[in-house]
Amino acid sequence: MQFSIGCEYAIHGLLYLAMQRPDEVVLLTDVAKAQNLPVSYLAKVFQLLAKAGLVKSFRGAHGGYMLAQTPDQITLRDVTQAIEGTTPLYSPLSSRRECGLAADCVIKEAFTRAEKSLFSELEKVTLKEMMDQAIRMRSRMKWLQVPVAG
Amino acid sequence: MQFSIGCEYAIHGLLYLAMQRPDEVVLLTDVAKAQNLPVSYLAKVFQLLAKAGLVKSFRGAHGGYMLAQTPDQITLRDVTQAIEGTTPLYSPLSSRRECGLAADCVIKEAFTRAEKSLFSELEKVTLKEMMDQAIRMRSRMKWLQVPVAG
DNA sequence: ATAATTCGGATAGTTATTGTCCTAATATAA
DNA sequence: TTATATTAGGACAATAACTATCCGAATTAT
Repeated sequence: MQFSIGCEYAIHGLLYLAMQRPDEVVLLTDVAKAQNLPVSYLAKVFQLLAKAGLVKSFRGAHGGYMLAQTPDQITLRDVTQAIEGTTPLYSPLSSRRECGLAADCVIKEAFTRAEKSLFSELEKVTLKEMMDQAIRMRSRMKWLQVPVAG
Repeated sequence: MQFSIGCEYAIHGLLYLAMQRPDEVVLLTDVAKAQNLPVSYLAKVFQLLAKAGLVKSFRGAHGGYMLAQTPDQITLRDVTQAIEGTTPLYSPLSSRRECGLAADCVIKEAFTRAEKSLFSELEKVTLKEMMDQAIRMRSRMKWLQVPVAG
């Protein structure tokens, strides 16, 4: 039970966007190069982020991506949900197997509470906070040594 | 990001054990039959539960399984951890990919908090509570209509 | 001894994740 | 209008993880 590596790519990519000038449009290849991510898979990740409304995409020449919201509006929950979708942590009623307990299954209720608690923590963390913390420890972070406009 | 079906098998199996007379040793095949689970996979699940100290196993004739702790001592967290192990929800430092942020990675810290919150909720739910609730709604539950000794 | 059972390893089947590639759609610029 | 740059989306391949099965070894009761 782990968040997929796509989530990591997404967070790193979004952090990169957040470090740019606001309204600066960045090429996918630049994001991938700066963060050392496989560009073809990152493309899929960014499509999900765009669908979820976290980034704006621009096609054609001079196209690319920028944040669709300010960094303090984007939470870790938004990101994980954009990438992983909304499947519950525990879903005995899904296609996987018929649950004899029907809808009011006590087990499911317990997991639902746990899941809410998890998401509520992820909701507390914004891209801005992560970026600020990252800048503070920048000297230790090779991958964030990119030009940041002021 | 979902708990594996092995967790579901484990919970159902443990609930079945919890419904027996205390100290009653039950055959794996009986558990599987009663809960309609694939016995060969359930065997693996129960091996994990035994290693985690949630059930006691007895080999040989008249062997089988019983709970190693009272139902109010076994939490949902114990079960999921026994089956899924202790891999963190987010592990950029693992084998998957070198994380440029090193150990103090801010992202990882955020996920660690979230994970703790998740586990803390799962810890609140015991086998006994689930069993009691299940008994209350027993009429709706085909699979729990098994003899319970008093 | 024999029968009953779990243990552990090997392995196969299935599904999910990760990654690549190609074409279509779109936008800019000459 | 044409050429070029770029994302969108579908198809597909590779890899990894999960699920399931089987078999022989170890263990225990009779």
